[in-house]
Amino acid sequence: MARRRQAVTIKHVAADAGVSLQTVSRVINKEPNVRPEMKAKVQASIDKLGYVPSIAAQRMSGSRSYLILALNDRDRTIADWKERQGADWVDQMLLGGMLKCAEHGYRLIFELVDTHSDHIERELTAAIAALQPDGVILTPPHSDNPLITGVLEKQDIPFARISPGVPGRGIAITMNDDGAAEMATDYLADLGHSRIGFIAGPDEYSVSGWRTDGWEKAMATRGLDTAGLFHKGDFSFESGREGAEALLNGPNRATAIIASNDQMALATLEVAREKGLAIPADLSLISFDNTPIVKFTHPQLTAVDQPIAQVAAKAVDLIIAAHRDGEVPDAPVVVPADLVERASTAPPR
Amino acid sequence: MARRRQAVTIKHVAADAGVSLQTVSRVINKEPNVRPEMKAKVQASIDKLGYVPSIAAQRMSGSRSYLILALNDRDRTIADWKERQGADWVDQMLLGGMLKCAEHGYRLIFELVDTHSDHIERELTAAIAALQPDGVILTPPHSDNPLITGVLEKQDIPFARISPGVPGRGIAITMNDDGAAEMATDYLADLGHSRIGFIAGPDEYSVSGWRTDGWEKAMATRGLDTAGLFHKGDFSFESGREGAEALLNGPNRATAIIASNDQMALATLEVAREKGLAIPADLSLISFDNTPIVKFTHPQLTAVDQPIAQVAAKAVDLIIAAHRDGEVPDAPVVVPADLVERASTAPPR
DNA sequence: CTGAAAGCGCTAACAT
DNA sequence: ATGTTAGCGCTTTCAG
Repeated sequence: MARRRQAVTIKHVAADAGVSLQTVSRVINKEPNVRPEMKAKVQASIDKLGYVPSIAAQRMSGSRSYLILALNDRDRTIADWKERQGADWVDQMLLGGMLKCAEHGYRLIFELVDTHSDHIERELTAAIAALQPDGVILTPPHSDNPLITGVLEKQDIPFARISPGVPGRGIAITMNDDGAAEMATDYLADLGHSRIGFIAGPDEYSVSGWRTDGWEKAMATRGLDTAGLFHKGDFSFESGREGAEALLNGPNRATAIIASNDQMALATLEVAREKGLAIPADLSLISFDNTPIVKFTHPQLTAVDQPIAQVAAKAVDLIIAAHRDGEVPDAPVVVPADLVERASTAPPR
Repeated sequence: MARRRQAVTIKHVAADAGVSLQTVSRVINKEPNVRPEMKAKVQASIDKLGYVPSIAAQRMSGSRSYLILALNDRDRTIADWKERQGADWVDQMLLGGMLKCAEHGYRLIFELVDTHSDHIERELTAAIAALQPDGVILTPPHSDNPLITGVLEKQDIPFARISPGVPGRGIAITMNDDGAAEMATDYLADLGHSRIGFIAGPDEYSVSGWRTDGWEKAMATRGLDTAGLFHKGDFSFESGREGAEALLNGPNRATAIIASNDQMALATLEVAREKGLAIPADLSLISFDNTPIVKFTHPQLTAVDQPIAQVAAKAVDLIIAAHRDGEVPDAPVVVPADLVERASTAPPR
């Protein structure tokens, strides 16, 4: 393959504008100490020649690569893709992250890493060495993986932790999961439900605990009993079935259920149908993911909508700011979730 | 932000192994003319120090950036993401493309470009200048955009065209769309249908024409009349409704319909329900996308499954080969689609 | 405010 | 089979 050189480099621009390389560089990087007329002249040449800096060269000398790495859970993502059930989380991250990156002249590079792997540090170090990203976005469960955050801290790379479970360095961004669970519980209680069941996610994801907390708090505030209304699942369809079976068993069964993700909500739907329970007449159901499929169930599911795109965009903004002037918000940034009302909720019989 | 240097460079490895930089470079690049013992010594140092080459530096001197650009239709992808209906095509491309890239030590960079934009050449040139990718994957409708292929040809960058409509340079990869449409039509005819309708996609996507061709050929082969059985849509739900209305009108209505994508299939489902037609008893339906949602309709849809992941993987393989030794397959590479039988097809009444 | 020089990490071309 | 030299395109010193 032919050795490919940059078509138009900073040299061409400098020659065309009749200035030194430095001046061009200063204009590109929006540095001060350039007279407006110089700047205009250089900019004219840049536009004329269609010059675009090579990020490889920029990375070589300077400190910016204009690359942001988004790390997602490998097994989970691949499994979702392979089953062709979509990966809404990934889509929304790309939507929010890529577009925001583009605004800043950055690129988002999407990477999969295995959180359970014993060579996770090696994998991550390799990705960083190869790409030299200006920042990293961590999604659950990576947000709380000390092996990952450790590498990032040591290398002094700005990183955002989405829905982190424990305090720590890095930019924390949450979606107010406990508040959202509380809101969903309140919504059901306001409809008249008192037997509101909750199917939780696994401890590995810290959002699981928060969502549970929100439900518990709302129930406690209203003085509602939670006995026999809680089941811990693992986000899988099968565990959702088990949860639904447990909560819909006996005379004192739940009349409403909040499932911590879409798969477990779908499973609950299936179990309810098997038991001859009509939704929403006999059972109200709220999903904790507003993924595409909850609009294709019968009835369509009322769901907590997580603003993943906005979170990703926020993460990009904050990472770029952190990379530029080292400013990191001291408190977690909150991008609150919303409740989307559809047809799976109604007052109890 | 602190200026971040490579933690461990080729120099460290060379010093540690007691050889020259070049020898290390040769080992990294698997070049010949290195004695096994040297190679082993160098490799030991690489492993010991955890050395990983900087792709920025590799790009600066050599001809490889280890980056492959995947170009998708901007408006369409963003629209799908925003409606949270998923973007199965994108997911599958990432699945196949990323994993295959990883095997080769490459990275896939996902980009959105607007095919209708008048500054598309500028956009693309900028992306290429910034990233210097070793190859580009073009998806419809970009595969046939002469502005895009022109830039790539001129810059001598290997590129794959997925489902290209017209011959041209670059690596062509098809999914045998006409064969798949023929297969779907035959499947329905074998069930006993003779009034098999077809809702086509827009001309902008060349697959639309091929799928239509396949249907027409199958119908002709069996001597079946196609009058009143064809409608051209634009892949949108609304156009699918129009198509279904047209094909299900009158006494001589279609008893089976093939929709060229999932949205139009869903629309057909809705129209059928409105008309009181049971599926599959009164109407058989085949979707031309096996996206997640077709498994959540009632009944689940029989669908043509397009092997997008395999196509993307194949594209990566071929691009890397082309970049390495300039070898480009002279005939289009075919990765055939399959028919997934579900519950939306049955013999006519 | 602007320019000249040095060097980032790596590989191609040319020695040896 | 191995080492040496000269850049790639850009930014960071450091001089003017």
